[in-house]
Formats: sequence, C-alpha cells, structure tokens
Amino acid sequence: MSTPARPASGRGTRVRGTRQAEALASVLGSLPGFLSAQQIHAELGRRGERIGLATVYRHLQVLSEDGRVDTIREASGEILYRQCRSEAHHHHLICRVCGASVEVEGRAVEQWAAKVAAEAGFTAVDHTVELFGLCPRCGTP
Amino acid sequence: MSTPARPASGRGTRVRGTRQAEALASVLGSLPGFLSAQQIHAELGRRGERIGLATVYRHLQVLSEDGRVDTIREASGEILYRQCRSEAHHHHLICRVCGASVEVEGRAVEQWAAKVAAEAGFTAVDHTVELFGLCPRCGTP
DNA sequence: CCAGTTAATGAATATGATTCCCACTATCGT
DNA sequence: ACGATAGTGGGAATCATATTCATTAACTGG
Repeated sequence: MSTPARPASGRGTRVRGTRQAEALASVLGSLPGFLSAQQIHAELGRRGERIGLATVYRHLQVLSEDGRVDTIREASGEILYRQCRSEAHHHHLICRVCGASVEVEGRAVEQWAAKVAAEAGFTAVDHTVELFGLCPRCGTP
Repeated sequence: MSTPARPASGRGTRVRGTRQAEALASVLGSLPGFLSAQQIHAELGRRGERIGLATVYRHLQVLSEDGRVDTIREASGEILYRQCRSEAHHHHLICRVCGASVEVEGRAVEQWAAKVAAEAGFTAVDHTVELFGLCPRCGTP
C-alpha cells in the first residue's frame, strides 16, 4: 500500500488532488501580498505551470468561499486574493504601491460597528474595513 | 438683463446647464438609497427622460469625483451612487434588502485606523468602511 | 497493475458593467 | 441670430469574471 492515495491537499476534501490545485496553493503560499487572478496566472506560467485562466478563477472562487483566502476589491474593481494566516476575523492594511499587507484586528471597529448599528435599529450587521497606505519601504524614498 | 443666464445647476460650475444634467440631479435628489447607474437610467426613462446610458455614467463619474455623490461597491462589483447630505467625511450603514442607508460618522474608526497604521509604519493611510445590515423595517417581519 | 467512473481542466465563448469613439446637437457668449 | 465648443448618445470596445462542453486524468474497485 504505502498510503498511496491522497497525494494532494491531504485534508478530507472532496476535491481531487490535481497538479493545478497544488501549483496554485504553492503560489499563494509563497507570495506575500494581495494578487489578482491574472497575476497569479502569470506567476504560474513563469514557474512553468501551464494552467488555464478559468481554472485559476475556479479555484480562487472556491478557496475564498471556504475562507481559505481573503479577498479585497481594488479601486478599479478587480478582485485581489491572498492566503491568510489567521482563521479569525481580521482586516488588512495594504500598501498601495507594492501590495504588501499586514493583517490587523479591529476589536475597536467591531464594537463601533455594533454600537452604530444598534443605535440605528439595524440588525445582522456585517462590515467591510480595509486600510490602504504606503508601507515603510514604499513611503520612505 | 433680468439675470437671464444660469438656468441650470445654479452654482458657478463650468458645466453647462443641460436637460440631462438637471434630470439626473432630480432623480438623485428624490430617491433615498444607493442606486446603480443602470437603475438611475431606468428611473430616468420611467420619468419620460430619454437619456443615453453613457451620459448617465459620465455625469455620475464627474459627480463622484467632485464629491457630490458617494459611491460604494456592491458584492457583485457594481457601483452604487447616492447623493449625500454632508460634505464631511462619513461612512454608511446600508440595508442589504431595500438599499436604504444611514450616514454615520466614525471618529472612533479614524482614530483606530491612524493608530494601527502608525504602529505598522504605514503612511498616507486611507480607509474604506461600510456597514451592511437589515434596517428596522426589513429586519422585523 | 488496469480499466472505468467522473471530477477537473481549459480553450473558446458568453456576460455584464463601464468606457470609448465620434459624428451630431444644443448651450452660451457675443 | 451665429458660431465655437461642450455635451450627447448609440454602438462598439474593453476588461474581469463566469460558463460551456469536449477532453483529460485522478481515484477506486477489481
């Protein structure tokens, strides 16, 4: 036997372990900032993996639905993806220039949101909070 | 003379007072929530104004650049527009169901953002904050 | 180890919002 | 009223993302 099966993702997923899924995970795991689907696709090509753009989109969609990658929307409307460390709810501080990002937690924001919502009589409140700026490297020429 | 000119927007804008601009302003002024360009275009048609979609987009773009309307991005990526009361910086609490919105200020959030950014060494930090929930009417069946 | 089952792939095509093009029209200064 | 020119609008262009469907290949039972 030699534990033949499950060469891929390892988990008890209903997903087949494919070369493409592994390559995508590898890229997400090795690059630090937020990337667009197209950038990820390009990086895959650069690494010699010839993977269809549709497949990249498909995987990213599933991964983000499962909460395994976080997404933000750029000013242009393009979606950027990033594999995140913490499972817990958090926000991002993102460099406008290089895309580097820091995960930040926002207890203060959660509380503020809850208070404001309650005052207005709103329920089931969700929120989006993202911070954009210049990281130390890009902001200090 | 009889102060003939300036039939349109009134302000010292460099924009010509056109029928289309007035109609658009009228729609924005009379509808309460956030609307997509297409919804606004449809409403204009409903009111008997035959205005090109391109013109609607053009005006909305200028208005939002001038800060005369606020914009948010729906989950689908579509941009929603709304004429806002206050010139001052503010955020929105928006009903997921009916689109109604309340303007909220977020001193607490601004301060939190500034602090978090400073700690990470980021500069020139900007932020996006939007709250989505169910308004009193839509949340209480 | 092999063949069959079926999910996964990907090239091409579709979609849908937004923008661009450009000939035509209407506003405003004179 | 006239002319310069900003504004208009129909349609084509763009661009990210979704979908289709025939083909490929990952797992599974034998």
